[in-house]
Amino acid sequence: MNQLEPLAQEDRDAFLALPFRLKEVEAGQVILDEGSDTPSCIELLAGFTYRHRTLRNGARQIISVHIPDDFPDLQSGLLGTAIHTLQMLTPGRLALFRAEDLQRLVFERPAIRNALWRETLIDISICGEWVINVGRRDARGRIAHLLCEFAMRLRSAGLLEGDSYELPMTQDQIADAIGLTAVHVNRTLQEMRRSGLIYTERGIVKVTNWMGLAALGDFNPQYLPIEPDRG
Amino acid sequence: MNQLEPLAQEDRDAFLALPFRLKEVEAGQVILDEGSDTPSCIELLAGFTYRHRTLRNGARQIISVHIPDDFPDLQSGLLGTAIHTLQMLTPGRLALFRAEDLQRLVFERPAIRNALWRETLIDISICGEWVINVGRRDARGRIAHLLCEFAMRLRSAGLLEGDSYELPMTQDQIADAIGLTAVHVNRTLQEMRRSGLIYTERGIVKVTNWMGLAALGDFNPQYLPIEPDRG
DNA sequence: CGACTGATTGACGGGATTCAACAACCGTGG
DNA sequence: CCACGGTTGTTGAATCCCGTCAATCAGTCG
Repeated sequence: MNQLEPLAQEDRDAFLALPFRLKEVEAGQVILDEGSDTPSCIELLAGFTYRHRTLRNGARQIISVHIPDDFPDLQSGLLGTAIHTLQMLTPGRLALFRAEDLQRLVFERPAIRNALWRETLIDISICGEWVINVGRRDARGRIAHLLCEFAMRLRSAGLLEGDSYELPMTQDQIADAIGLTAVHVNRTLQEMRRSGLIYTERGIVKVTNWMGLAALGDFNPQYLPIEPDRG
Repeated sequence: MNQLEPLAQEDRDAFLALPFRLKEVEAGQVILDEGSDTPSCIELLAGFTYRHRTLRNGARQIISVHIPDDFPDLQSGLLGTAIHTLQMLTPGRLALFRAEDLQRLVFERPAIRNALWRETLIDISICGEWVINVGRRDARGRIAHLLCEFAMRLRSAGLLEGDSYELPMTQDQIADAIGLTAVHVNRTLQEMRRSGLIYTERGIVKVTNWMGLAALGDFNPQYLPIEPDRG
């Protein structure tokens, strides 16, 4: 969520005046490794990232997916150590801030503190929704909810036009995000296509029945504190 | 997590000088209803709470459990609306602060801001761990992980002595916390008792094999930024 | 064209759910 | 003191959603 937008010009300028390092990254590139120290805070300028962890039994769970303008990992940036792996879903561009600089800015500018804190609170909201998704919905519901959430977030970021968008995830990754296997995701997606809910083609998702998809996923966008409609 | 402890005396005093309302509450009492406005921030002084939501299909998912000294719902307190129901697990005592007072204090005292922000970040860590738990572990692993997490948090709060503690949850509630049914939780607990991992009796959980339990739950306490040992 | 990654399909097995009934425990009140 | 209703815990049988394994197909790229 780009919470910096509603800031006063002065605050925006102060933020943009921070020294940072630009970094172009490829798809699949690991940004932060689980357990590594993280002296810097990251803003995602372009592309998509995801945070995940692999258990000893080999199973992997994706904890969150980030879209442009998100801060994918304020947590480890401020706690000091990464507890998840942060990786690129697509090629992209990052801005790396030194944690101490950000700390100082946050100290000096309450508006920025509020914006970042708010961003953090939204992260919790989304994470809680993922717990619900993985814990209490069946395969169709989980996928439907994921697709709805992604659409909403993209829309609020101005990255969604019409009723289709690019979901840059393989079925393997979708499976790891919703706690299923790729095989079952595949079958479920087929079923949803047959039902006329969605249409997919090479990473492009087209929602052909919004009401039906939202109903299937029991989707209530209230947890995304975002202006109700803009598209 | 009581992150206020390491604060300077001056900051502690400022916090404690805030006007607040004390509230004694019974077990099962609803503190905050999903969708309601929340003008106040809550600190849990005694007892346990949990945050949960019920889906349209009737399934319920518990998103988090809170122990004394936690702020169970900074999120809705600061975002303005509750997206989950907050309810007492046991009888307890709450301190209700006006959100604006807390905001002001946070503005005036960077140390308190840091403490609360840190608390928020820990909440995210735990929430992410729950996603992993519910998404990628089998029944035994989920229960084991839940028990380990609870023990660690209680220990860091000074509420754990020896190898047993009170887990104030029914099997129904445990099931809703880890995305299973009460029936399956029951059978799995029996299996774990037979394996000699734990011993349970009326809400009291006694861990008889810490290593085994941690291994079963693939538990790595790193996500709880807590001093490694104190007991 | 081969090598690779990702999507698709089929057969089979298993962990978890469902439904139902029953037992154990609790505080309450006659 | 015991009957009582309500909650929680326990058990069994049948079912099903999803996982596993493995093979095949499709698209991309050097």
